[in-house]
Amino acid sequence: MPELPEVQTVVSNLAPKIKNKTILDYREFWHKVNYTQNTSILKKEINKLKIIDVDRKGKYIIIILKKYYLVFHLRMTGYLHVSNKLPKNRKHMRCYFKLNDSYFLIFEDIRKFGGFYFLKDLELINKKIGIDALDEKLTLNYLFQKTSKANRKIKYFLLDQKYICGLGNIYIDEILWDCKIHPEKTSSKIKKNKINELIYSIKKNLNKSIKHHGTTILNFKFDNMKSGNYKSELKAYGLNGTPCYRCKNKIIKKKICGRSSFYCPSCQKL
DNA sequence: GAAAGTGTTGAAAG
DNA sequence: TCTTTCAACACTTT
Repeated sequence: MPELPEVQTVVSNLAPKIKNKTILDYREFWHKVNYTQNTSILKKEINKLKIIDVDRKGKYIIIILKKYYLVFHLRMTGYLHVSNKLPKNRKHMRCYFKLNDSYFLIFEDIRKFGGFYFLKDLELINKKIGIDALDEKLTLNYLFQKTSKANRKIKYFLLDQKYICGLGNIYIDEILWDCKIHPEKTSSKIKKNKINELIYSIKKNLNKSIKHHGTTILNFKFDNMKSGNYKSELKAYGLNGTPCYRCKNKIIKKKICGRSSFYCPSCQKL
């Protein structure tokens, strides 16, 4: 269940395999997989769908076609990959694109939350989400202006993709542990210099995880069973009851913002 | 076996 | 308008 580093891992894996390929056919096995519900247009335009490049914004995978965009979101259990044969177990296969070199771009998804948008431009995506967590446009001035106005727990603020996009439950816990901010601290009460530390922790944690091909807690994989190994680097998430790496007090688990949250009550004070 | 949990998002409710 | 909860779904853990 991927956040920014996992999505980046998928994009890096995908790009060299599908760049400059042409889409020959599309098959759908779950009617909600195309969020835009314009499969008839997609099929009509199928001979125009040459793949130019693959990019990412937040957790969205952007496949740039000659005249269109295919924008995938993996949600919790999506698995987008390329193979020369279809999976043996097709129970969770939601759709595939047949490519001109006899390979398939396959989308599998256990929980059926994931899918794609078939779009003429990226307006719909861009108005939904804010600045990518690794974009250099994520500056102290931008973020402090937003945090100082929002009257909500910092964890909620960071989960909301309209401010910064790409962060999810795991990395938020890791980032907040790293810069010693309590997840329930009201965002408007965090001082400017602390927001600066927050930005530094965001970049540090995400870049480090990308080097490890992301984190696999349950079933994230990016290429034929390969999974990320950042899990061994985690300092807070899933570590309730174990001593904090900094102060040796116990990490606790608490439901915050409706999500399991892990933090050190001694390092991260309210 | 039944109930609660899982890394996301957006619609609905407060 | 802004913040929080819950439903979408299938599988694993308690």
